[in-house]
Amino acid sequence: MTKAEKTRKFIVEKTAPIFNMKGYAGTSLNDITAATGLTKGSIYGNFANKDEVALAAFDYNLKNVSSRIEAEMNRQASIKDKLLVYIDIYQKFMDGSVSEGGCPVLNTAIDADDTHPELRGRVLKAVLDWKNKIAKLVEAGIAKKEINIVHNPEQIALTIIAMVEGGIMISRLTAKPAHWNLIMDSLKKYINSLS
Amino acid sequence: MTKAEKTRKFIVEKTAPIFNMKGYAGTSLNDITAATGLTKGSIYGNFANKDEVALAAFDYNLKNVSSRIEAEMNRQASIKDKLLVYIDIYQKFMDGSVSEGGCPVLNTAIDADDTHPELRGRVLKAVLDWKNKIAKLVEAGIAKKEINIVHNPEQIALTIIAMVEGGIMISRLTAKPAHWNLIMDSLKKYINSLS
DNA sequence: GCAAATATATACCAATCGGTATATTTAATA
DNA sequence: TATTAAATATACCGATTGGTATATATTTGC
Repeated sequence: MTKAEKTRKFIVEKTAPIFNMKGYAGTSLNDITAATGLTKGSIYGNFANKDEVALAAFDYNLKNVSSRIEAEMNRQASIKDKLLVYIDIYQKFMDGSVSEGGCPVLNTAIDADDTHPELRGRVLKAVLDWKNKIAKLVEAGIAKKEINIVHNPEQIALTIIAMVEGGIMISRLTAKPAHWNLIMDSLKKYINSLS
Repeated sequence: MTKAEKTRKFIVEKTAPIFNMKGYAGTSLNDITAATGLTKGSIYGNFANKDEVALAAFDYNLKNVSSRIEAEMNRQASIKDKLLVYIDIYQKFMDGSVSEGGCPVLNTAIDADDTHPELRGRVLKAVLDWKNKIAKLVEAGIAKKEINIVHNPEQIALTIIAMVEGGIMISRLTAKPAHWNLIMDSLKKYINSLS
């Protein structure tokens, strides 16, 4: 890894939580230089513009979350236990221990949907990939007779994502873990009802 | 209504959708003057600063949504039908016919939760009020034996809000009404299962 | 219709915005 | 270690940011 690659990575790691918290418009180049201790020259020597930093930061935040989910899912045997992984993982990064500022998918979707087409495109892909991943899990569950065939995999996927993201919005806002737990209890019941 | 009150109202009406779409940091005073056709002098003659406009815009957006919900709820007799109102109403303002840019509660919660304490406080109150409103409906439903007593009103309230807001995030991002319909179908089943 | 009060427009402010040309330093290579 | 290439810092750019003092219209009450 060359020096510039290291610096690029360093910039992304330091700014990713800022973009996640403040959003694209809310994050200034001054924020970026302050967080990294670097100067504008150094930032613009490694990135063409602010957009590129924001896009790289989103990719970093997304990978951070999805790689943890994938790792945890691989530890689970049954389809249902794999689906239940979202509940535990998101709880962990709700408290800031994984991704400061909440879920990057939710944050960036709201931040960019009416303002930043390129960023919006990345989140869109992330959500569709996520939906497809869950839908395939459900299909596998149906094949294994773990999940009843009457269920629509896409609907289940969308419902799980909606409950997780809606739950994150509420519990980050109210700062009440109990709220998260109640919503996730409903999600657990929903997943368990799929048999 | 004095001239200044009219102007104040006019400014709020014209800027509310912009704040809802672009967020607090993303909305500039230039946006405000452009949307209203007024000058800075006129804006600052009616508001102390940008914060006051943003707060008034949120209040306006919120009232816009909640008054429509209340009106529609009053038309429904059963508790379940009242709960189902959220599905239809939010569908209407998903397409922009009610509130441009999506749900102001969701948008402002994500926009302000790490950046703007005062705005955050308003959304927090809005979510807690919403939660309490649903919880009381559920309690009334239990009293009327329309809803089974085993259910936790607060949990039901939080679950409904999470599904609605998560559903809005997804379907506004993917721009697929089918996604909204699938999630809302899950919500209908959930509400109907409360008996 | 006239005066006082109110509301809006003009012109400006310092600070910050994203971005760049160039100088200087640091790292890679021979 | 000397030379070259790459990376970072400095100093600057015009434009825009939120905000204000003051002048000019426009209402309002008499």
